Amino acid sequence: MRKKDGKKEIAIVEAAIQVIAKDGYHHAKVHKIAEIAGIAVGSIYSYYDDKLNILLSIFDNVWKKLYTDLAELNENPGLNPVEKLDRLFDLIFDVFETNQPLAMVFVQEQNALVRDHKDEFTPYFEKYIALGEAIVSEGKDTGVFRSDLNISAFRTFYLAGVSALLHLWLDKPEAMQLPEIRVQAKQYAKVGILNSK
Amino acid sequence: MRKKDGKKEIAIVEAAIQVIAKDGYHHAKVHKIAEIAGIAVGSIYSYYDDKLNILLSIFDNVWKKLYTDLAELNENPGLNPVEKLDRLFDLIFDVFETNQPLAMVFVQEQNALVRDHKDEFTPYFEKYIALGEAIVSEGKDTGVFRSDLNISAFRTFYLAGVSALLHLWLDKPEAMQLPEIRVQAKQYAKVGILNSK
Amino acid sequence: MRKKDGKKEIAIVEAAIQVIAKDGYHHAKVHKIAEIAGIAVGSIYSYYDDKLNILLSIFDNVWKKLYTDLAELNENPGLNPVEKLDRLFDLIFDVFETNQPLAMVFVQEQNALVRDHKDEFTPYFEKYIALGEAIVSEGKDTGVFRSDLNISAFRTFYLAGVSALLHLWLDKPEAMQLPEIRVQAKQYAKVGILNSK
Amino acid sequence: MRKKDGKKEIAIVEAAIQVIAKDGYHHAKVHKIAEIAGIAVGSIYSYYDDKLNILLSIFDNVWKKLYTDLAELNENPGLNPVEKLDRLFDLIFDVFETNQPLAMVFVQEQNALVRDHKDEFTPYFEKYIALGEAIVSEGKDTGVFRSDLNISAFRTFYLAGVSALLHLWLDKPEAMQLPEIRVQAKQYAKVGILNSK
DNA sequence: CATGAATGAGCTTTCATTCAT
DNA sequence: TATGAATGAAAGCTCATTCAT
Repeated sequence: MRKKDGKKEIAIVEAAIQVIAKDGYHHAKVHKIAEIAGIAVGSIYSYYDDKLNILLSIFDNVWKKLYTDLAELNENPGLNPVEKLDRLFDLIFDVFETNQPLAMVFVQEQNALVRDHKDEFTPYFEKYIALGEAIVSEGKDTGVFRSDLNISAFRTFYLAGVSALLHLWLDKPEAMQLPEIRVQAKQYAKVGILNSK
Repeated sequence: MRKKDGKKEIAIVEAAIQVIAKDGYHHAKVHKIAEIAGIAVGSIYSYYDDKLNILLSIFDNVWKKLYTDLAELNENPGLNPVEKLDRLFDLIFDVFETNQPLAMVFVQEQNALVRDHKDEFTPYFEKYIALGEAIVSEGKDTGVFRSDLNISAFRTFYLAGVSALLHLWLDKPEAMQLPEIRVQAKQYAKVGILNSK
Repeated sequence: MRKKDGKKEIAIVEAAIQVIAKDGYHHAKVHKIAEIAGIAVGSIYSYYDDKLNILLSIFDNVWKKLYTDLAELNENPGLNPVEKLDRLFDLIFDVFETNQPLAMVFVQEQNALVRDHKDEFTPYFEKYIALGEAIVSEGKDTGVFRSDLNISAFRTFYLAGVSALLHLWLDKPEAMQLPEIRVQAKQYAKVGILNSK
Repeated sequence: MRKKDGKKEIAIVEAAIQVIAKDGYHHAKVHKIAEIAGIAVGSIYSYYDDKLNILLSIFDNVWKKLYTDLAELNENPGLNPVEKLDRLFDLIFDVFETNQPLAMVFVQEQNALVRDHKDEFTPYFEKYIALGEAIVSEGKDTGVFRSDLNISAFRTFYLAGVSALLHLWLDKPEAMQLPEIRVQAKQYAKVGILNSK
């Protein structure tokens, strides 16, 4: 039972993001989430089946938004694959730039969650991956991207890289500005690190 | 009396790697580790202070080897920065290629472990990072790498990328060969994905 | 929701007194305490931090009562030091006369508990001692008690003596009546055992 | 199997006294005893059946000596009951004056040990009690002691009192000299605390 | 729907004792 | 006899979940 939209649901998810960001999912206590959400423990179970489903819901929200935005972007006929890839990176940074705790949860919990609960994980993730790979594929087909590019490996590599950069930024936000990181990430993808001159 | 050779200690670590790779650290039961190691639970505690220290020890072994090998490689005067970076990637793949469960543990647990036990984490990790950054820095100084390269961001990005590729491979070893993945990863780093022609 | 009245807390302490009286603190199992209290193990931990704190709480209750009663008695201007000392003995016997298991715990566990957890031990104990010594001191000052009386040694001696008599009584309640023991104890203190005639 | 007289046995017992005095019997670790005794853990079990029997042996030694000395003293026809009682007190203080850790063990562990292992406790204890009571009884018969004296209560009271004084002394040896304590204890017994003049 | 007291399965760790050498 | 590595039963405590109110 995953309900949506109510004030309480949102309060629970937001509280959960805070607590999980700080303590990690396994150490996150349901009591603490309830306390921060300003409700009783028992009430959480009126909105979510269990602790796990709160986390699944967080990732559902994130991937749903990422997928929706990417789909919309992809509809834009005026963009070539390189520009699309550029925007794809931006979309990710945009989502997390204004919500650091959410970024932390995303970065820390996705792997284990997919490992342990593949079947329950949000379908938007798969859809997002497919769409992303389609964009890259289009780039290969039109000759913008290298013909020997392994699409699956590529998206894995860059998604993890971006995630790690987010993590780096979260760890010491003052050490490196996010705009700077965006630029770097995009360059890695496109031209690598060799000096072209 | 029975003498302590290193046999038990190794058996424990290997059993732990198996169990943690499969279930994740938090779900890994000490009893199960003991059972697989073929010893009694209590024996584990004469080799390791607690469950946590087994995991820390695993990472200590890995980073110690990675650091040592990288240091040796770095001593080789016949290698330029690009070649060193190439070998650096190889070293990582080499370590995990023959030990998939270890790779799994590495990929799945490092983040949370560093987050929760920064102070107890192996010092070889920091030394490895420093050495890796030094190599990249050398490449910048000699003009082989782009002058606007952010070293810290770069190593974060690529380490995570490689780790994710390992994960991808572990998930479906038959879908993509490791040699293929190596080539891709190295190319990402050097020339990006754009078609140079 | 079910409201916390004091019922459970009392049930836990009473069960603990029974079990500890019988098995001693170290052999007292938390499960057994819970079972006798008629609740689940976990419930104990919402009333007490741990097993130790149950014991500390028992002594807090006892010394709080002993101190409060002694303080009240001491306020009575109509009593001289000898009478006060007499009543002081009575207060102790009164507390334990109706609660043999409590007496057992008191007699058996106080020493080790103070040794191992001096800092957490109830402050009422110190206050009680101070007040008791004040009464004896008053007796010395007014010339009723011997002038060479070492107050600290005296209260140590007699407190232990009374405690031991309680123990003797608990061991074989039928062998010696408590009233008889009271009389003896008081006489020891005042006139010793020599035949005054 | 309780053996005697060998160097190792003595080393074990002495080590045990130290450790138990410091940590209490339940927290005393057999490994630590072995370490201090300068032997291997396993060797302890060649001399004592188990940890419990080491403690029982300590008390056997103590009560055997106390009983033997008291018996010898009692044989002396030149002593009247008051003098015998005086010497009885001295014997106790003498044993512990030169061995504080032993005093600590005596004071802290006797009660619980008798409670939990009455049947295995040294027979010298009972014999000692009987002899002590005989001396007091003699005093009653000859009219030196009060005729209404309850012998059993008396010895319980004073033994505990003396034990507690030892404890007080052990806690802060510098605060009160043992000779001073001896005098006080003897006076309590004989003339109480009232000012006779 | 909301509450929060109550539940109890399940886990890590300890340490007296054993026994192969 | 001596050794000390190995054993494994046993117990305190946690915390997600339930359900009486």
